[in-house]
Amino acid sequence: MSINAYKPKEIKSLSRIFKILGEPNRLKILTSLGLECRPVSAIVASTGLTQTNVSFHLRVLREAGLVKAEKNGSFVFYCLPEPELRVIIDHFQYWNSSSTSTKKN
Amino acid sequence: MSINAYKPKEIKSLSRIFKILGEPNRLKILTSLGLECRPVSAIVASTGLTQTNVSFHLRVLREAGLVKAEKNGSFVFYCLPEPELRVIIDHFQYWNSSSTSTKKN
DNA sequence: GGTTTATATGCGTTAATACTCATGTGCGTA
DNA sequence: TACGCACATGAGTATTAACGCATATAAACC
Repeated sequence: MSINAYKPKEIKSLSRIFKILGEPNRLKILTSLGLECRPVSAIVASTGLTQTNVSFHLRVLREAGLVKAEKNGSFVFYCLPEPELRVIIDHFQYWNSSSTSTKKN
Repeated sequence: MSINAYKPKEIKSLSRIFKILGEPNRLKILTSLGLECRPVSAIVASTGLTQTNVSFHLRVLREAGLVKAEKNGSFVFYCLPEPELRVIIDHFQYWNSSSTSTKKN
């Protein structure tokens, strides 16, 4: 395994994504989504957050390209652009759940 | 691919890790480490951050179990506890670098 | 055209946190 | 014991960002 240093741009870009995922409600919203797009009201219902708050976070996710928005009449449907992100997050979660039990000092 | 919802505890625990990695200097410090432990002064030198700042971030990383500290005389050596975390971060970065070119609005 | 529904946004407040400066602690060495 | 080096930490400050409220926009329906 090679440990090669990250370039400043990579650090900046990658940390921006981690910061976005680091907000619990945002992660909740994102992980509640699949590839099938759902209207905001459904996200509000399933997360229990206020509409304002969901809209606020969806904007952040959208502007980062982490979710995709599709207008349909007066509805706006949100979903993951591609499954990859969710797969990686799942990997992270798997690592997290197994490493916490092996935690050292 | 199955999209199963995350439990509140998983969201909390996972977002905490993402938040930690979401700080650019912290990510910089973490990705500058390998499995071979290095003293704080070396981290300070390679990152260009102040000693106080590095210590501040190392504490956060250490308390989260993301880095391991080994005392040796008046030195404290820091390194990754296991290579897994770095591998996952690398996956993330790979996804990030390839998805930005394919970015949809 | 007016009303309801779905979502977005501007503003003000509050809480979290990254940072610096100064100082503390602990180990090694003269 | 006294001094120097490596690192940690407490206090204070400033920036950021999440949240709620009120309101705006925009589409659907009467």
